[in-house]
Amino acid sequence: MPSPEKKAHTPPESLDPRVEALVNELIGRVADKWTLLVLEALEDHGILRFTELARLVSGISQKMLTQTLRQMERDGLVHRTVHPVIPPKVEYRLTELGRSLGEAFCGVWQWAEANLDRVEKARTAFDGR
Amino acid sequence: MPSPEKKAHTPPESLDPRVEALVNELIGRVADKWTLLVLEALEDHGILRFTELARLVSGISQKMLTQTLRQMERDGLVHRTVHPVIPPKVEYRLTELGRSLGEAFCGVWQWAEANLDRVEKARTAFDGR
DNA sequence: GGTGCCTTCTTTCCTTTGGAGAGTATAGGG
DNA sequence: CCCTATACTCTCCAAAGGAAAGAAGGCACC
Repeated sequence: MPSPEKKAHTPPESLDPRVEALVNELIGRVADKWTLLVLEALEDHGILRFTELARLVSGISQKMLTQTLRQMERDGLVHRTVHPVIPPKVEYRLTELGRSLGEAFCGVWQWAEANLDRVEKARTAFDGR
Repeated sequence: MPSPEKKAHTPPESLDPRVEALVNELIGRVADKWTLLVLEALEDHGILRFTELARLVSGISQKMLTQTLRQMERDGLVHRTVHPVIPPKVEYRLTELGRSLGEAFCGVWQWAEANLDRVEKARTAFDGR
């Protein structure tokens, strides 16, 4: 890891290798399968409890859901509200930052919907060789 | 992969669950750390050879680079050109589909650049509790 | 002829990550 | 007194991923 020095402002192209490395690290963390699916679920439903999330994000294990939510909370993407009652009740919702990330990913979901058949055809053609 | 769930229910406000499942699967495959970084490298540099990609995508192992490129080629995102010379020369470039995916991810990169400091501040605040 | 080189994978071995399922704490209901 | 419901937490095992050596095969050098 390079030491985080402060340096001059860089144009939007961002040729600064340190910024690029940080962006790559952030991309690597945010472009996680489970993070995306949790983000999608919270975007669609607003406020969700732990078990509701576990049901919506089909295939996720409890361990990964906990871990993903902790990470997203640490990154400031989700807000966690604990109601001190028995049985425990915890609610998750996106922060403003999380919602903005969801909007940024909007184009990717649209791409996936629009190009599903093209990807499937490419796979069939590739496998048939 | 777990067995695909069948639901006869068709909510009017959302898509066909089969389409949604396929989109989720595609998202899960495309939203891979290495896929994104390879996509970024090819977007920025156009045509790249194997070793050039390995150098640009810092941290990737040869196995993962090969695997990621095969997968992207299978999905129709990358075109692979083999020049039958010695020593071997293989060039990789994005297909039109790959470029369109890169454009779809453009918003995510902009988000990452724009919100780097916000994420870092959120992490510091979270860790300092 | 033999040796080593060059490049793009491929294979082997080992560490890390992720999944399945049981365990934990707590209070109210039966 | 035990069962249930909830949000984790822990343990064990399988799968994914990283490091490094090997394969292939014409070519230059000795």
